[in-house]
Formats: sequence, structure tokens, C-alpha cells
Amino acid sequence: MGPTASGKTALAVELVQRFPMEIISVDSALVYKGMDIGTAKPDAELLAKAPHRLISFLDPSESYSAADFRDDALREMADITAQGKIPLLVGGTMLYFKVLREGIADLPSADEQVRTQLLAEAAEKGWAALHVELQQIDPVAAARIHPNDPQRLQRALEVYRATGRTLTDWQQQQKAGGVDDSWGGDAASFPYRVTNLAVCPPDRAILHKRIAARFRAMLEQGFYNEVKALYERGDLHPNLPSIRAVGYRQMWDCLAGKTDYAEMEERGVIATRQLAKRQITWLRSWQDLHWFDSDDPNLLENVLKILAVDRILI
RNA sequence: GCCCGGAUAGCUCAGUCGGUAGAGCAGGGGAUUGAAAAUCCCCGUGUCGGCGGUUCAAUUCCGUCUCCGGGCA
Repeated sequence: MGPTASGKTALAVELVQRFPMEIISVDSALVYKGMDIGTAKPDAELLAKAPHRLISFLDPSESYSAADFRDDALREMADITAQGKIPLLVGGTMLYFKVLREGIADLPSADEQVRTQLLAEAAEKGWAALHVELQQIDPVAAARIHPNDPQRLQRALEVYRATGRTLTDWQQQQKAGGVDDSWGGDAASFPYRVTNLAVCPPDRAILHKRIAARFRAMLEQGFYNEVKALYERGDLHPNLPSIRAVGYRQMWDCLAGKTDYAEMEERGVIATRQLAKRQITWLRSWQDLHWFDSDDPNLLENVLKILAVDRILI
């Protein structure tokens, strides 16, 4: 694990070349086809040396979810372990890591019809009114969800309208099932022992420099043309999860003539920094996490020590 | 050289009819259950350009200097 631009891929490639491991990507943007440069996806040469699972299998017009990821990742982990190898989960989408380990409530998936309806109601009455509505049907969720958080409000109401049961109901059922054990998860739901590793520069300023340098490198590698190709398809739009990804959203605005090139670069870098900050917030409260300095010359050696202690590698 | 307009938070600016000031952005902290690279919450003391003057009190008024725009020569 680690924030964006912290060197996760480089470390993973070193590990997978030396040991019987296989990489599973834990990244909500790498899943998309045709989104390579801006997601810092490993290039073909690197993928040949270090294959990644769960990348480049979804069209950018499609949505993916944490629950989808859990299913897919468990399937890949089973496949890798069946071959006598160790799954190496690498990425920066912390919710995916969390859901993989702890499980997720058996909620219905997104319902476009209900969402569209809720959006229309919000446009008419405002989200505050919908928050009041949620307070009446699910006061526990309403207390947790801020009235200004349309995404979560919409979801909580969607679950109720689609199933007649509240979000809180569903989540309590999950807890009763005992799948939220904090370390390894319940054995049936997540039958693995894990070692949690994070790479990150200890100094935020260093991470910021790496982010700016990498965004510039992406532009030099043809990021503009990559997004232009998506833009010109005509069926994609900025409300899709894919196009909302950091960098893509800013480039989209530039292609649409809303911002100029210089502003795109500035905003792209800013959005990346903000993403990194949120990722670090997740990691700070992560249990049993081993931290490593991205720039430590003995990084690999130190990681191997931990893997030995945890008896992942003997 | 002269005239006009600026100079206030890291940036862009608002404001104080004289009682030491606040927005947006950036930045920092936090939340996070089918969109999560998403979505949201909290956090604002800074020689109010320098120096003088008037005043009980000047960032505010006056003078002057410096710098930055723009105009006239």
C-alpha cells in the first residue's frame, strides 16, 4: 500500500521477480482499458516481467465497485495460491483493501433508475430535504452522513428504496455474520494471513515533488493524446468514475476548452496531491501496518525482514 | 519625467466612514461499506509595502519613498 507516486510498483516488481509471488492490482483506475499513462499503469515491458491481475479489463464507460473488487480479488488469490504462489496485492485504493479483508455487507448494487430519480428529487427539493427523509427512515445512517454529502445520501436512500430495508439494517446483519474481524477477517470470508506493508516518503514535501515530476512525465509521454482519444469517442462524460479519475478529469476540462493547458497541469498536480493526502489518512489508522521510506536504499532488504518475521517468506 | 491605479494570508482579492482584518484557492487534519483517483467534514495572526506626520489610537487620513501595472511624453 502507499499513496500515489510512492514507488509501490517498483517494489512489487522487485519482489515478484525474486520470489514465487504474483501481483494483484488494488486500484480503482487501473481496471480501465485505454487509461494507461494517466494512471501510471506499468508499461508492456514491465508487465511482461511482472504480470498484474485486475488491470485493463473494463471499458471506461463501465463502473466498478469495491464489492466487485472483493469478488475478483478473492478469485485471483485462490488461483494464485492454488499454484503454490503468494498473492502480492499492490495499490492505493484503500477502501478495496479494507473491504477485501473485512468483507462488505450484502447490499444491492447500484440501481441507475433509483439514482436518477433521487438526483431529480435533489435537484427539485435540495439534498437537505433528502437528508430529512433519511433521518426518518434510517436515523443511524442520517446521523453519520453529512447533509452535504450527496453521494452517501443518495446511496443510503437508494438501498432503502430498492430493498425496503435500511442501510443500517444491512450493515448490522453483516456484523452479526462476524466478517469484520480487524486483522485477517473471518476465516470463511477471507481465508488468508496477511502482512501489511506501506511505502511512502516520510517528508510530505518529497512526495509533492515526486507527484509534480511524475505528472510532467505523463504529459511528456503523451497523456494529452490518451485522453483526447477517450474524449473523441463521444460516449464518455465527466460523470463516469473513469473520467473522474485524477488527471483525466482535468485533461477533460482542457479538451472541452474550459481550462488552458497550464491550468490543467496545475490542477492535475493539485488533485494528485489531494489524493495522496487522503490515501495517507487511511494508512495512518491502518492496523498492523509496517511503514517503509520510499527512498530507503535498503527498502527491499527491510521488507524481506518483515516477510520473514511474519513467515510469509521462509 | 508626468498622470492614474495597485501594494492586505503561500496565491487571487475583499474590507476596515480611524479602535490591529476575512473570502476563494492552495496547504494541514479527519471521515470513508457497490462512484472511493469518488464524496464529504473541520482548521484563517497576517511587520495590512518602508519611513515620517496628524490623532488618545493609523492597516485605514495626509506626506514621502520603493516596487508593480496602465497611460501621456
